[in-house]
Amino acid sequence: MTTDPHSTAGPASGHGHDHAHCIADALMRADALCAERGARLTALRRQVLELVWNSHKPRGAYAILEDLSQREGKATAPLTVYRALEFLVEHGLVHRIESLNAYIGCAAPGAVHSGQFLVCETCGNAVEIDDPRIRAAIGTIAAEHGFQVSRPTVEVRGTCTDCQEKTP
Amino acid sequence: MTTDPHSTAGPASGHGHDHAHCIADALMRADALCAERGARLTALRRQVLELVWNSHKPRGAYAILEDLSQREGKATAPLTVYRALEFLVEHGLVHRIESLNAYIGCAAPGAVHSGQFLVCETCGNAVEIDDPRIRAAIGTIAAEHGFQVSRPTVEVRGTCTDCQEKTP
DNA sequence: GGTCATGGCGTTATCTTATTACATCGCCGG
DNA sequence: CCGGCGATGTAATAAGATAACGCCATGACC
Ligand SMILES: [Zn+2]
Ligand SMILES: [Zn+2]
Ligand SMILES: [Zn+2]
Ligand SMILES: [Zn+2]
Repeated sequence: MTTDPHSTAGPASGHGHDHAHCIADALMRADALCAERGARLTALRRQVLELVWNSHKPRGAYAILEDLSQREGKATAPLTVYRALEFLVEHGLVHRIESLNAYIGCAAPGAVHSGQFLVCETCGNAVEIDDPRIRAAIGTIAAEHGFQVSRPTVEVRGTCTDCQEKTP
Repeated sequence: MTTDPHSTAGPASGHGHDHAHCIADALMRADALCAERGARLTALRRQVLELVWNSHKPRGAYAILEDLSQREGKATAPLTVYRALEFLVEHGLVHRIESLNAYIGCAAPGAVHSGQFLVCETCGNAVEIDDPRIRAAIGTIAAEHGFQVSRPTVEVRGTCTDCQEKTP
């Protein structure tokens, strides 16, 4: 749990990029988007969004809950986190990774997309992609079946480049 | 729960097809496949497979558990079902629908495929597809990212033809 | 400023889904 | 017969999610 290839807690985690910038950027875009839509990005919701963005790994609701409780200095109820997450998912700021029961910050909030992910089984990082070919293929086959799509889920499990290099 | 567009319990459910045949066929193929591989399709596992095949809707582990308990006339532990499901999934006889935490019989056991589904949010039926274009698109984009795929998950939520007709 | 409706949040309890740890049983080769 | 191994039984518990109820802050409206 703590012996992770990439750190999971602090900022500046992962592949040497400036993760603080990721977070700040995500929060800024969230502020803008919510302002534009008249949605209320309350302190709590903003806090949860920030915690979700603390790494590029999908995080479980209860993990976020722990972080939140710690930061607030008092115990918080699961529902608090779930409500915040529901808001964030509804507004496209966060995606839910179904195969992990976990949540991750959206890489392109505001844009119309459905969330496609490459999830590394070794390090736990998840990269969001939005490939038009996959979207098109799904659209085509759905049409062939007379199926009306509302929410496509694409989650590809496997091994990321970094982790392949580490175990040759 | 009981007011379902298609019945969920008895055989001969759904779109007027001979579902008893679906079940018999699935069991036969499972027998053959396991014999071929030297895998032990025990009475319990076969029973669970049959219960999974009782409809074309994904079923939760605890729902299967209830069925099993009822059929056996005695209470069964969750673990019993989970172990059977684990075996069935490992051997490709059953798929897990991640977005529903539920299980469904594989339409083409033995064939190499990963499981792609059109899941109707209205009636609950799930149709397994295996579209080469989706597979290809996923393969391509994964390669572009240097990502080594182990298990792609594609679950498309939406509305099936039947349900669209019923609510125009 | 006062009033009211709305929506966000806190509290508690409960439900569903899944796993861990350990004991037992039955088959099969030696 | 016996040891080994895979399958099953039993009990307890972890992890994920929701339901029911009520208080309080915000902001529109008078
Ligand atoms: Zn996104
Ligand atoms: Zn990795
Ligand atoms: Zn299949
Ligand atoms: Zn339907």
